[in-house]
Amino acid sequence: MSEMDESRHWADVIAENVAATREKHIIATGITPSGSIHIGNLREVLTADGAYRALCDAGVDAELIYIGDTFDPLRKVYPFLPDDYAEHVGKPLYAIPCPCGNCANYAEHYLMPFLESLKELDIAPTVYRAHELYGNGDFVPATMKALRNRDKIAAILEEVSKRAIPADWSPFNVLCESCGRITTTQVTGFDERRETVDYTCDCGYAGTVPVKGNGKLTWRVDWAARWGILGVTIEPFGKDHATRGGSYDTGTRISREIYGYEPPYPIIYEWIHLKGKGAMSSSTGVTVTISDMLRVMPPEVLRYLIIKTKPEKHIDFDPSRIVELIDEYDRATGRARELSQTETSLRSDIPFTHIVTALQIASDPDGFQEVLRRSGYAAFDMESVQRRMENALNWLALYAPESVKFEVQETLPPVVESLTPEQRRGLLLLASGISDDLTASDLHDLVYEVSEEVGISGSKLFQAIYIAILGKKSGPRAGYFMASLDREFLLKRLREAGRE
RNA sequence: GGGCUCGUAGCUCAGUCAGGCAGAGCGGUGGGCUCUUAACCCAUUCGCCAAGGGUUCAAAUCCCUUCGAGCCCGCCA
Repeated sequence: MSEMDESRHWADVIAENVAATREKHIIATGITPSGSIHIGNLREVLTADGAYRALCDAGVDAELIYIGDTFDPLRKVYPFLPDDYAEHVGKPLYAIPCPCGNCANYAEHYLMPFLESLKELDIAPTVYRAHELYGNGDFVPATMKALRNRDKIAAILEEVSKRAIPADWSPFNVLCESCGRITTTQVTGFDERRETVDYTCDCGYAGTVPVKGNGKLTWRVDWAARWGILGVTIEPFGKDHATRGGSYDTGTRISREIYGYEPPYPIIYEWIHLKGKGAMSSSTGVTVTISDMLRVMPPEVLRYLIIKTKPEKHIDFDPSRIVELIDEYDRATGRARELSQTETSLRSDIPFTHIVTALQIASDPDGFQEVLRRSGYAAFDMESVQRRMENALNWLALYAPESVKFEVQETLPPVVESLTPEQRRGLLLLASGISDDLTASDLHDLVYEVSEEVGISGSKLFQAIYIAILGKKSGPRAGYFMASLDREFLLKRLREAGRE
């Protein structure tokens, strides 16, 4: 890459800031799988992956990890859930049945498609599930320490977050053996030697259970404990955690003062907004999932969308402008593009815009290839074209603005009535001038010649052509457009429209 | 109320940490053998750097104030 005063990519800046501080870096990400994991969530993972790759490129030993917060409770019956999920509110996500009935549990239902998408995006973190970490006993020492230091932690929380901590507060939430909820229990005591806790539950149950696997630390304590347990040195998180007195502030103090561990280097990132719909949120259902996006753009472009923007800038994402995004990616040469590559990244021989056009002319896959050939693309890599063709099809169906859509009319459109005699003469003349050996640009030239001959402006004749073929006044570049149509059809249509 | 981020060309944004002639891409415009119409190539245009003040030889950049936008502070990234 050329250096000079070319500005460095944010990921490289992070790598540089952090490289010398430790031998090895562990970059952590974590998402609660309480609903569809959307491209807003993807920003967390992709921000981490950007930093990870930058570190690797700088020759630093690094590892990317992802923790699925499967032990978190279901907070409420989200709008996308059936009403009978009310009975599961308060239970940990791994212990709730899957909404579709085909997955191991509720958490997996949302986690699996997400992890699949990560593969496509060429992000390969070590994956942990919180309930397994707790089940393995990995959190036991940290939990015992938290229970012993309950008062000290409570004081930190009160001081930093300015919240009043209730007298019966405990850093540990027990999973009730009777009702299966984790939000309704109170810790009443603990046994240091046996590593057990005593608890009561709102359901009326009371008991004693081993710390191991039977509950989890509350969020703010859990986060700090996790840093030390997994050796986290870098972590991106949303700005909600970054607010003064927020969980990063309390986590920092708890990590240093209770666990004796230096908190990770923070990467604070902004939200992704869906154009016209506001911030994305799994709980409200304003969501575009990652797999939704991968249907309309290649993975490397989705990476590019997020990686090109500095984490602290918010992204306005407009699905109707994906063509521009893909074009931008194709042209890009800088570090952002480099960091966006995936294993399966394919060079594109044909501009996406043209694929969108060709696709609307052709009626089937064979016809599509024929159209490409007719419009002058003799040799192209079918695999890359194939993939983009699928993207384009989905995009046209789901997000494309009306202005780029058109349909070659099977029969003569009624609007040809509006054509002037000169326009009609032009069309007839055009038809008689078209021979088999004309290329796309010859055709384009011909339009201008004809327009002069009949004494109308080029634009009038172009409009006549579009009206005759598409039934509307504008369309794709006329010469190339006409060249890509079946020649016989084109001639027949021009003559029909040119007739009285 | 407390706090965070952002405001630079018509659009999307670099550049601000470490002050040194305002940048890129897209769009627009003009060309590409008489050719504005969603491919492609070349060239080119575009600015009260949100506003006001301060520091400085020098400010988009540092400091203060104001305005505007978005957001966070009850486990939504």
